[in-house]
Amino acid sequence: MNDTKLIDIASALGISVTTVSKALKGYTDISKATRARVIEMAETMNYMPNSVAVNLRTNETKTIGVIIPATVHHFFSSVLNGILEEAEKRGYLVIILQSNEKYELEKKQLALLIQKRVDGVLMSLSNETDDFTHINEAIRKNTPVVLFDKIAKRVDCSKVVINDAKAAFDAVSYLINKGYKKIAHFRGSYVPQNSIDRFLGYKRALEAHGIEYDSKLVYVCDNNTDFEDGYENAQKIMTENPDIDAIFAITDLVAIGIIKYFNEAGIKTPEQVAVFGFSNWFMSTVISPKLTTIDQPGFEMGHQAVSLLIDEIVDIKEHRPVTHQIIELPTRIIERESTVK
Amino acid sequence: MNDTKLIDIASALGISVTTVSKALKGYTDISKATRARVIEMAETMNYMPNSVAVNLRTNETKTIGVIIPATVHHFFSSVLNGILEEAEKRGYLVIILQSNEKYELEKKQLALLIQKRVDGVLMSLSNETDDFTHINEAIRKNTPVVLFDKIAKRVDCSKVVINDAKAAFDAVSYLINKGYKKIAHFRGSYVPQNSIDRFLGYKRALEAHGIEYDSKLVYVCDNNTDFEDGYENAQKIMTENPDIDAIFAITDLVAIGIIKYFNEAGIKTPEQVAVFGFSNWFMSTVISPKLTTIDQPGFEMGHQAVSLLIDEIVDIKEHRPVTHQIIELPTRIIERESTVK
DNA sequence: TTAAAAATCGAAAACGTTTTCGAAAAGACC
DNA sequence: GGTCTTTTCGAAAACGTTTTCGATTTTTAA
Repeated sequence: MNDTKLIDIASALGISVTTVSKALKGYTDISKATRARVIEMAETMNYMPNSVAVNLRTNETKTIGVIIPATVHHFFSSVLNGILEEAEKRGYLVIILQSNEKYELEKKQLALLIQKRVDGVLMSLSNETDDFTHINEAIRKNTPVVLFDKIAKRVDCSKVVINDAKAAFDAVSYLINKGYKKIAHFRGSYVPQNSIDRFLGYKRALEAHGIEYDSKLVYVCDNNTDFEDGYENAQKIMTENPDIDAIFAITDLVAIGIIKYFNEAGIKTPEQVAVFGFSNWFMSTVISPKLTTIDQPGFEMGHQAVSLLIDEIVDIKEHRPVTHQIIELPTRIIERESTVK
Repeated sequence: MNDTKLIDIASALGISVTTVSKALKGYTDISKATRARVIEMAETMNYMPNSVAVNLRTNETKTIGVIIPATVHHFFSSVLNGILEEAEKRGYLVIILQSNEKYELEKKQLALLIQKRVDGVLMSLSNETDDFTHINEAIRKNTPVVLFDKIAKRVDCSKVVINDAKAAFDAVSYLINKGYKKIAHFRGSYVPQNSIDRFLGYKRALEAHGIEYDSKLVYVCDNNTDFEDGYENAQKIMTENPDIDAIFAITDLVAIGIIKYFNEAGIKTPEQVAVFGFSNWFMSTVISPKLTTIDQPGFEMGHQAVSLLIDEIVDIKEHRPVTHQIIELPTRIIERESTVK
């Protein structure tokens, strides 16, 4: 009910709040004897410092904000786990916000976090975001920002990413080396960097192996909440380009939509058409055939992002020069049934 | 860089901070004229109140804490979405913590949230939790708590739940009515209320339909991170009790493990053994055959829980008597392929 | 013109800490 | 015993608001 405060301990002991505060914080100008008395009294009175008062005085909240573009399903769930674990380890709390892929909301939420005095923010950009002044503004105001996964190359801050272009290149090269010749790509929408990069990786892999790029073989799947998009485009491509023998999908979700349709339409995977996903979501082992995909280390990404952010927070606090790092996490191909005949 | 504060506006205008504060907050004892000047100056100086100072003065943080037992995968992901959406709508921020099904961690995290002065906390209990003094303590200290999904009946607070026993009863009754006769149950561990209730619903449904309960037909699946548990127990039951014709699983995850094994072992679902899940996770439509399950409205649960909590927070603030409510959300059977021959 | 009422503002306390700086007490040394 | 150093403590300011209450000015009423 009534929290005990420093002054309660002080008056119970007949000393000043200053002494109590110092004793609790281990200042050396308090005698062993009184320190012991203070600590004991704090224990018995069940003292817990009022964080808000501490925050005001010290000008730090030990809290970081996280802005995620999409629902916490799938990939972001892993990232969030990594974030929560590392933040807890380093003594920070985490405030989560979802921008639902809306630029305006993302902007508003970032402002809100700054107003709430979070010590730093982690963000993955919305699909709409192509103006970055809100982020630069935050950094200018001394609130460090670390971008992860869906980043903007033009913003000067630390980032943790995978090499989407390389991962896509590897995936498509794998398919080519397996003997697939007419490989389609189900890409994402046009703004997000990783959608662009994966497409570029696809294109370069074709060119690197002497296969001519055909824009008619790329379909856009910009709905990332269910697998309908993959399903419908699979149906479409099989009427428009029935002679393809593989599809490289931008996400596992899209890939699953494809396989769903193939299973229902009696199209054999991978015999007639192979399918390659991206992210290694949990459900990629649930579908039959199990999905070949790219492992995207979400948990590790969350870990690293928090680590980078907190390092920067303390650098700023101690007036050290901040250095921005870009961490590129390795991906690897997980070969399963959907591409091996 | 340097945030503008009340005093900056005040000295720019040659008035006192009191007047500035009042003008911005719409106090009526400030003239229209000065109020307009203040508001304009606040705009041009880009004033944003320091939340920490406000928190200290007003003794509220407009923040709620959420403790979730498991990783944010699957069901809790939906709940979290509901929580975030409703909290944002009502102007509250959300701090997320994961107890990883550990009682000690849950206890520590609750204490941390209280120390951070959150206005209230939402929690779903860990599997280990069978002592509730930490929760009662929080409530006694005037931090309202509302429990959701994994609750404790003995704690006096608002709750939002589904009727696990009834849902399980309905599920098993459905199977019986479909003509299944020897129905096994893959249950969860022994402590959590919903594990107990689902088991009870299973048992009562059998008895209500004149089928003798056989404890040999219930298997324990207490690993809820992957589907290995369901897989292995499916293997086991088919050697120990090969004549069963249906399994009611405590979660979709377990059910998927079962179906995985059946698919690999050539056991036809539902022809030889039907499978019934629980929760209606996303992947229940990914597996083949698609899983019959109970729809558990996670998003709605998050919504209601936040609503209840914030109502209680304002009741406490305005010194109204608080009334605890228990909201029971409806569930329904989602019939898919795994139970219809 | 004057007294009363209304409108407008500001000083100061408060929220609960942390930290600087000076003062008092104790110990060391001759 | 007197001086100097070290140890131990506390007063007070500060963090940036909100809000009470009184003071001053302006308006109204007679």
